[in-house]
Amino acid sequence: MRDINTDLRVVRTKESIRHALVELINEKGFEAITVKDITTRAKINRGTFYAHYQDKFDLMTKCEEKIMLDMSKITKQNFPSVIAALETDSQPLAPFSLTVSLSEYLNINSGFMKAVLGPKGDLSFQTRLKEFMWETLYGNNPNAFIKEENFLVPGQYLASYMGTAIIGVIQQWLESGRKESPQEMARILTTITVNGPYFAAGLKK
Amino acid sequence: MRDINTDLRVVRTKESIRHALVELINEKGFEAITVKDITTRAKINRGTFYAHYQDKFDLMTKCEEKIMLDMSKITKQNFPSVIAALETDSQPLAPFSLTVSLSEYLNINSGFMKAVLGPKGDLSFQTRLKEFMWETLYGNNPNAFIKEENFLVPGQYLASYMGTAIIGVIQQWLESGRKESPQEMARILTTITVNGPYFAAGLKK
DNA sequence: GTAATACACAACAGGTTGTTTATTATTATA
DNA sequence: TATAATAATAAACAACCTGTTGTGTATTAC
Repeated sequence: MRDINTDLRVVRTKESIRHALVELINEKGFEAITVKDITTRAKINRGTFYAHYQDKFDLMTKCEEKIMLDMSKITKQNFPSVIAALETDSQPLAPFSLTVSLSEYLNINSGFMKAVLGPKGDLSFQTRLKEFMWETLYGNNPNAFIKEENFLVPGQYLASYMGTAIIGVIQQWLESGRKESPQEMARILTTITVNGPYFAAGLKK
Repeated sequence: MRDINTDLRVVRTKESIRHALVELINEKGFEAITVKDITTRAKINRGTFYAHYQDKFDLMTKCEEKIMLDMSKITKQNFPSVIAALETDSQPLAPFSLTVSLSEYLNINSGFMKAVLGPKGDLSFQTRLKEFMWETLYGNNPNAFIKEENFLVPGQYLASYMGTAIIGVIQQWLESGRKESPQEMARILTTITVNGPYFAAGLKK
């Protein structure tokens, strides 16, 4: 019995496929990429690609699933502190340590993240990530944004607002070359989302 | 001398092409659409398509340019009040009337807008629209978000935050069937972006 | 060392692309 | 309304990409 996932040939092949994918997305956008592009760049036979993935969408999905799984794991690692934050809740916000951890993860995987979140990236992934962000950072908190009747604004719009806004800030960070540290990004995300743009602009004390 | 833009055959053909495009984006997403799909759906010859557009990207770009041009016109129509708001400025915000006008425009063109802004839509358009939104609603105001030194958060992140957040709320509105009136959406957009999510959630007075 | 198997190579039919041709149908205009 | 202009059609074309398959070779795990 042999394990596909540890065979050095498979590992090497998949690595060069993923590497080629990221390069090509940054160059010409996911849409314009052909399987032939990928295999040429990865220096593998086209048939080999189809031995591992159904098509370029399958490849993309599997790469994205890995990212989402990693981020879920990070969230679960922070779960004790999330629970603590919820029970003593006054702030409808995920613990700062979680935001830092996620920022650090994005920083490490910035190659792929920049590609898929950039203007030539994958829209469906952004939609999924948006939902994940909302769920992770705000959705679990029963004391926060769930009391629909109190809302000045329908809850669905608040959720969309928060989700897309966070993605927007992350996109900008990745696009502009990650000049801020993950810790600083976590602070920016917290400041801007919790207090609103007026406060973040220094116009309100 | 005959005018291409008024020849009924041309008008009819282009209309059915655009109509087919919107339908197909909603069904299978822009990426999966072929020129053959479009021409079959529009019930025209494939050669006719290429007489008007280079490819599906060219078609998409021209449809999008029309939208952006319309929105620019609406903004310019509101320009007197924008100027007035800037000169007596205390709020880094476009006049409410402009937000209402833009919401109304989105409502009228909701077929196309829902398609291109939806999860199967066009990412590059969203990027451009985001920039347009920021420029239109906030970017022109010299008294607002431009004084970089005052920022608790770097200005570029504030801009990204506002731009993507607005798009996010609009997306949610289109996706969930436009239950709110354009006027109500304008109010929601104003409340949520100016005062921040805490206030909008009724958690801060 | 040896068996397992991932990979390369090559060929295949089927589909899309973008272009071009001759022909037909529709339109604008005098 | 007659007629000249021209948009749309049908059909064919090479070029390309797709997804699959079969054979032989090279690499790997055990």
